[in-house]
Amino acid sequence: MANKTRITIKDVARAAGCGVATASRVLNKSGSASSETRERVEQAARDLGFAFSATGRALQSRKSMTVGCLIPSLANPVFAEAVQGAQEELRKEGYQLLVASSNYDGETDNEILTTLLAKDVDGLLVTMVDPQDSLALDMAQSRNIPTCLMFHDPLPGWPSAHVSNAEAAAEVARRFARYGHRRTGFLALRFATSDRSRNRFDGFRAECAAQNLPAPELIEITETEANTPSILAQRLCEHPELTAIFASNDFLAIAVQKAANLMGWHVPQDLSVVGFDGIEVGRLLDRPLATIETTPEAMGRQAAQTLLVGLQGGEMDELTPLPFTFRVGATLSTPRTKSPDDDRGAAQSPSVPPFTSNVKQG
Amino acid sequence: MANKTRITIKDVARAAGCGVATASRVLNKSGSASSETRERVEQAARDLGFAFSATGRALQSRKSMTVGCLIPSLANPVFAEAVQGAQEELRKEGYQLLVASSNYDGETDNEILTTLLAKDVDGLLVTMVDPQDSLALDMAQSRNIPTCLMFHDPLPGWPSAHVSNAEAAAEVARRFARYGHRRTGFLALRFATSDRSRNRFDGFRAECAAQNLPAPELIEITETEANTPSILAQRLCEHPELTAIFASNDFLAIAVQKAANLMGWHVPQDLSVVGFDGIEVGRLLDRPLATIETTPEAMGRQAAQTLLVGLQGGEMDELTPLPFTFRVGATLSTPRTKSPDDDRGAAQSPSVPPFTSNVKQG
DNA sequence: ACAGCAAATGGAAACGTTTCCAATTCACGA
DNA sequence: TCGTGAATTGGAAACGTTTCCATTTGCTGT
Repeated sequence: MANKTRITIKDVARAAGCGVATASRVLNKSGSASSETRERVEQAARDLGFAFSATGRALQSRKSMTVGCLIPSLANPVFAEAVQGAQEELRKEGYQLLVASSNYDGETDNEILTTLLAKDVDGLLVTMVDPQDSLALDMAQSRNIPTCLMFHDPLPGWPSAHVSNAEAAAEVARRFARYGHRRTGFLALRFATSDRSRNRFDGFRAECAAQNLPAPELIEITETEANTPSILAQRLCEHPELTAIFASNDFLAIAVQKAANLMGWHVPQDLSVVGFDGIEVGRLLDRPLATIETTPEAMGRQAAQTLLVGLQGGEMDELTPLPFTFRVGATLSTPRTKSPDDDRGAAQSPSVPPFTSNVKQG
Repeated sequence: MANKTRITIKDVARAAGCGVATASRVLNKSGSASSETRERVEQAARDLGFAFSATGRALQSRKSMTVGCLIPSLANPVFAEAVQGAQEELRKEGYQLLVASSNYDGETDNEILTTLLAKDVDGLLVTMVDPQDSLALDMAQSRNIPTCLMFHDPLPGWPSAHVSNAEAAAEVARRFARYGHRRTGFLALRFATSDRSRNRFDGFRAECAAQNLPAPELIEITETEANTPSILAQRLCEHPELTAIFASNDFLAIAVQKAANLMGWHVPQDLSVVGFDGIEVGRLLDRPLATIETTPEAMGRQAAQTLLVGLQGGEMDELTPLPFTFRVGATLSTPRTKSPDDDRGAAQSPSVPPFTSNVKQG
């Protein structure tokens, strides 16, 4: 019934009564060919429904027109959006994206990279646990495969499309200080496997110091704790002195709100909360989340554009950090004064304009 | 500096002092080889840092160990999660995913499929605008490339991992009826390019009829309208008689809530709202969204598993629809009585247990 | 000591391209 | 009429594998 065998350029050549070289030239519009041969070949190709085999091409040209993309998980919209942006950008230039996710596991990261390299990808877009110490990534480098990181702060050797995690975190510290908070906490998930989270903490801590605040409390929690408000509430209770919490991502910040509700604490009067990423959801909450707003899709695009430069043989420069915005939500206010005053209205925000980072090199 | 040329099996063979055939056999543990040759080859491979070229392999074996995945957009978490699930499942069996998104454009769908086919993918996972009328998809079929749809209701010729859109929509109609709603609306985005949306409407309308409700009002809106609460509010005002709205996805349902708020309508007293998909966000809202809860990741997994059967030469049977759950949120209640009674408390829900579909073939 | 058989081995073809290069044809000016 | 250069053409090699097949080697049992 169905024609099971692939139609190759040989079939086209035979049908057109010419050599494969000629057929190839015609179909690629590369070399010269008489208009009649051209016509015959094109006709034959059409009749047979011929389509090039990218594999054969890749083998001969040593270009797969494929870019490998490694990320922690597509279930996190931040990464999914970045991939979406990158994919759109790359498709314009004819590249396809080979996507794989590691589930935040460093070993899997390397396995995946190895596989991608074996697949002869022309370039790599990477967010991983430990890019600084990955044999597979080194291998890519030694094979001269253009590689661009995403989300990571700049690392020697690779360009990275990113937001300056430390600067953004510092902005949060400044906001806290301006509102009069002193005892603050940093809530982290997967601290060990996320340099982003670590860099945010470092930037936050440094700026707390600069603002003469006490060092922030680092609260590391597990996935389970994050997903169970009652347990998270317990963890928070261990730090009754804190008046403001900076969560290393928005989901965590939302979890904090839920936990706080559970304990009857009012956000932001009893506890201010700020997130990171700026996912759309945060806006939709009845109490919109204050957060650092980033643009993952733009990040993906930027990474892809740089990579394209590399793919065309150009030099890939280090990237300017992307701008971020502090989204003023309703979860950050002045801390409740020591003497409880339940009758006062909602804490009034001092008038502070939203802050956008200058787009300057970090 | 860096070794620029690829290390091939020939290099290994030369280093080990044997023929490439032998090297291939050793490295693949296929044929027989004396233990010393084996040792020499393995040593050489290690020393040289040899890795197979998947391209060479693909060409010779006519298996690319690659699956093409076409979806509307990764920016929609529903699709992103499905891809994530599929990717994990396929990786277990050594397959990689070539991912591309069409931005809900039918023409792009076909272009992408054509490219994927040229890349010699071994299988296809597809969600597209119009699978019933796609030359590229027919081409895949005629080339005997195993293909599994995702999200689409069953279509002759292809298995599809899906939730029965009509049944789920019917459940919404029953809920509305049970609460005493009569004039209902169905809010659709991209109705023309989404058979899923159309099937939901059909199922909804059919069950409304079965429940002796007037036919639901179909309200189609554009992306812009959806994203601008004030405009959406205007559109809703055109239908003051409606007491309940079924939105074809959760984002739309949330948008309706915002628009309602803007007009001073109370949800659910003034307007009940039910969504579709069950994205996590809906739960986090202060007024949790009533919705049909689906499991996109499981859908992706199921699609991948079926595809794997096909890839191993098996017959891909039509798939059992995945179960869905009606999530009882806080956006569905009895309609406000005709005489406004602003003092009554929040409308009480009649006690209705959450409904889970029987997992039966639709 | 020899037939017979299994194990070990490597050459070569094939997969579908592109491209180098040599050969052929053609037109044009001298 | 002939030489010259340009246009056209196709054979063949190369890309990195796997696998068929034939050859060589080493044992076994008699």
